Amino acid sequence: MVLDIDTAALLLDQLGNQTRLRIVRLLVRAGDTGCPVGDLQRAIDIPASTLSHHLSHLRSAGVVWQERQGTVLNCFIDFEMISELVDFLTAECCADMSASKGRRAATG
Amino acid sequence: MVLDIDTAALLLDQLGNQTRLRIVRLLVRAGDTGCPVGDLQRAIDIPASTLSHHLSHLRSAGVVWQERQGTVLNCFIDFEMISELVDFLTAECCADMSASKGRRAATG
DNA sequence: ACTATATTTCCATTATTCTAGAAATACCGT
DNA sequence: ACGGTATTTCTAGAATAATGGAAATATAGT
Repeated sequence: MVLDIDTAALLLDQLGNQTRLRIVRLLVRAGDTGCPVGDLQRAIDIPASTLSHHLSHLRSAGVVWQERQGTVLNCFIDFEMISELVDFLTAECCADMSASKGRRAATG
Repeated sequence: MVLDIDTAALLLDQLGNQTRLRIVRLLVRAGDTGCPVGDLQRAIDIPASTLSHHLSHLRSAGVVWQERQGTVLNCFIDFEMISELVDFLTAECCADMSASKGRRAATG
């Protein structure tokens, strides 16, 4: 499945913020283990409320989900979502290309 | 080459706007032929000045470049840039993964 | 119930981005 | 030089996003 353009724009917009992209990177590296909000906060060093807002954006964009584990809220990346964004960009970049224009058929 | 995180954030931010993403899509489809600003304007149906601002953003993000052809300004996508963004996202998503965690090694 | 830790929600402020009319600039043909 | 089309820059208002302190909520242990 490839995202429609508006969903892609929303996702790109959410990722297009230094703080949020850092969060995402940390979560990607945390993998299936996930990462507690508090750890993110210490790693990124921003106020809890600010972080919470960013996480909420990422959650509503569907790229992050959370699971409470006792007193701690564990955060996870939705790899599928990132992958779909890659698919969108790839489709935009290469699909029409190879058919009609022929530039950049293979990655240089 | 893979973008550094701040450059990636900048690029994602620029693409994360419905209007700009539409511009990008049109330019991708235009390929090496390019597309005049005026054609973009008619296709997207927004005021010229607004379009010009968006183009200027895309230009400074390095994803669009222009070439005057007589009275018309022709716009082109820098496919390399899109490709590098894809590489960034892929690296973020999969590189560390396959090594340490093992989820999503292959695209589902 | 009380305390401690974790996180969010509420709220207000500041900062950034979007939008677009009007004026300016660029190029071409005559 | 002038007139026409193409596009940008100037300018400013409106909309949206980011930020963070304080209060509220959630969970766990005692």
